[in-house]
Order: sequence, then structure tokens, then C-alpha cells
Amino acid sequence: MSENKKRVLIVEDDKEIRNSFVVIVNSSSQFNVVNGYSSCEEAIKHLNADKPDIVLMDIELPGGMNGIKGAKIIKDKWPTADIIMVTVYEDSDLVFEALKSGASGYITKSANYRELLSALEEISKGGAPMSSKIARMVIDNFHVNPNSPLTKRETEILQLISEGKTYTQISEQLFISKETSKTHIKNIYAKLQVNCKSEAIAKANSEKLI
Amino acid sequence: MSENKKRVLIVEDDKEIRNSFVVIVNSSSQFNVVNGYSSCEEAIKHLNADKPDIVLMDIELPGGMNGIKGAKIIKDKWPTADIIMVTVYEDSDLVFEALKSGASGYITKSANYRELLSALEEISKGGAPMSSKIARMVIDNFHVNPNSPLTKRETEILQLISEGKTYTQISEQLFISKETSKTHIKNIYAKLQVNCKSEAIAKANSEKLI
DNA sequence: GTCAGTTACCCAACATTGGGGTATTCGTTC
DNA sequence: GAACGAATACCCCAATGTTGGGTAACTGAC
Repeated sequence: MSENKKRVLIVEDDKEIRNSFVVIVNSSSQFNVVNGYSSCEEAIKHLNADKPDIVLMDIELPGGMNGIKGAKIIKDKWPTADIIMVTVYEDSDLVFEALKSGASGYITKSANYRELLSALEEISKGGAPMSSKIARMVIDNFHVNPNSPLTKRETEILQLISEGKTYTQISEQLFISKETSKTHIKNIYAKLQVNCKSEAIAKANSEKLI
Repeated sequence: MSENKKRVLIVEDDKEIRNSFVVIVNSSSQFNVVNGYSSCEEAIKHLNADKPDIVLMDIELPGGMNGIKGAKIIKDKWPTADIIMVTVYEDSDLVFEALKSGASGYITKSANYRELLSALEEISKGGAPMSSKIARMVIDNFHVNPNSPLTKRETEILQLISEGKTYTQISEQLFISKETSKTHIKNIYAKLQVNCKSEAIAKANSEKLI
């Protein structure tokens, strides 16, 4: 039944790759290519007609809009679509930018027949297809820094700062004097090489200290 | 060659499960169980002797230390070990706490022979074994909120706040007056229902606004 | 017994922030 | 063309935070 097939949209500027994706996807009984475009702008224009369940999105696109920006807009205009990024790179910044933009999967252009279809199947059943390397990158990104320069108490106070607590509130909550909070915070600033609360929070987030 | 087998350590209080894990792991030519303990404390005591490459760690352990705390300590004392969490729950908070603690994989106790061995293989080759559901949870955690109440400019300013910039620095960087920065920040506070910078950053992080 | 961590206090000048306003300009949308 | 959201800009004032020095006692781990 064509009606029960998942509607796949392909955004890829290389005609050969796009065509080979079309052939592979259409070869499955579960999926059906509803359209293929060479730019995000085109794809976005026809979203309401194409009604995609899954979007295979090239990251490196010529012209105005790359796949990351495109994914954001598609997610905004058609939130039910699951987006799989297709790229030649597994560069860490690019991967995280892609994931932030709303992609739920990440495969490389070198993906063969089986890999492409299994990514589609994986995302259909609510998973998040990605390579081993990317899975590990993503997981590593969660790990809190085991080499934090901060003491336990300092980490605790940093946590309270991140909740917007003032010196006074911190001292009340931890049953210590206001001056002690100040001492701790001064020490935190020195260790993190920052000089205000919000910067400390930013640093703590980027270095995974809390 | 036993010397080339990856050294697997098992921490699991249920003797039956532990034994069945031992049998499965030892049935592989790639892996070898070096020891099995019913508590983290025991496992930690013998780390230097066991020298594990991979730790299969139960989260729900009786007594003083659960698997999350245990993972932290093991990662601290024996950083080269890759930790796979074994649990009955796929609850979101628990998963994220486990990942923060240093685990690189997450499987359920219902894992069968094949699933257990493939998790070990996956982690051996630098991947991060996890179920479809957890992979998606993890990926979803990266997505920035598409329904942010903040305008583009407000988001931009929030970003600068998270870098520790003062009103003055923000106004200089954006070529606007100090008072305008203040106005934007006041509006941000109102929208996020906070009343200071650090709290705004904490909220922005938890709601994925930046 | 030493050392790190936590606690606590002092002073004082200076900068920043938060909370309350008001108001203009510029697009977009209705 | 009116209404609206967004961005811009200004005013005042009290409260809070930061800088930049310090000193010192207690505790628990190694």
C-alpha cells in the first residue's frame, strides 16, 4: 500500500547521489520518495504539499542555505518530520551543530544501500541512527569532567550560582556565613579564571564542571 | 590468546544475573571476565589488580554506593575502563545521570546473549552501545527549543551574558547603548521569569534556548 | 604532622545589576 | 492607516557584586 509508506524527502544538490538515494529508498516496501530537491529553499517551499515523514538532508549545500539552517526551518514549519543529516564529514562541531538544529540522525554519504535503509528503519521506530564514532562523541559530550579543579563545596556553590542564588541566599542555604560564600566564590573565579557569576556558569557548562 | 582478550569486570548484586553474564562474556573469543563483584566498593578495592578494559555496571545496587557513584569513582581511579551501565530502567533522568557519571554505554538487564556481546563489541571499537530509545533521548537532548519565547536579538544577548559579558561590554559589542542592553535583558528576565543573569543562563540551558 | 578544604572575618572603593518607568523608529500584518 | 512586535534609547535609585588586598582557626585524610 503506497498510502502506508513513510514519505521520504531528499535534499541533496549532487544529482547522481540524489538519484541513487531515490532508487534505494523506493526499493523498500516501507518507504517512498515524495520529492527530491537540490536546495533547502525549494524543499521548504513545497513542505505542505510533500508532507515528509523523513527528510534526508545534505549538510553541504551550495547557495544561500546550508543543511543546518534548513533543518531548523523545516523543523519549524513541519515539526513531525524526522531529519537525517547526510554528510561527508564527521567533524565534531558540525555534528553538534547539526544535532542542535533538530536532526535526529546522522549518516555519511559513503553509506551503502543497507546502511541507508537501516537508518531509515531506525529513525522510523523512534531511534537515532548514527555511526559508532558519532554515538561515542555524543555520549562523551555528557560526561562531567573528572578532572575538575573545583572542590566539592565549590561545585556545590557553583550549582547554586547557576540557580541564580545571591551570596546571601547561598550562605543561608548552606548554613555558612555570607563571607564564606564570598571566599568560595572568589576561589572559584580564580580557578576558572573568570570574574563574574555568569561567566563562571558559562565556563562550567563548556568544561562540564556541573 | 587469553592475553589479547579484553578484560571485563562485572558489578552486579544478583548472583544469577552475574553468573549468566560471566558465561556469556566468557563464551566470546574476544572477551574474558576478570572478576565479578556484588558491590562497587569491592570492585573499586581490586581495580589495580583487575585492570578492566570494560566494566558492566549495575545501576541499582544495594548498600552504600549505587552504580552511578561507582562509575564516577572507577573512571577516576581507572580512567581507561569503558563503562556499560546495566539497568532495568530507561528513565530519562537516570540515563542522563548515568551518562554524566562517565558511562559510555547503556543496556537493559533483559539483554540477551547477542545484545550483550554486541554491546561489548560496539564499545570495544570505540562506539557507544545503547537502545534505539535511549539514542533518541540523547539526541533529543541536543535539540534547541524551536519554540523559544525570545527574539533573535534577545537570544544573541543571552549568549553574550553566558560569556560573562556586562551590560557595558554587550552594548559595545552590539553597537547599541548600555540602556538598550538593559532593556533587552529586562525583557529576557520577564519572559524567562527570572531576575538575574546566572539564573537566566541556567534556565536557558535547561530549556535549550541557546 | 602536614596539607587541602572549609569555615570566618576585615576594609573600602568601585562597578554592575535590578526594578520601575517612558518613548521613538521601523517593519509587518491586518 | 492602525496596530503590533521588535529594537532602540533614556531616566532614577537602591541593592548587590567585584576587586584586592589580607588573616586565621578547625577538620579530616594521607
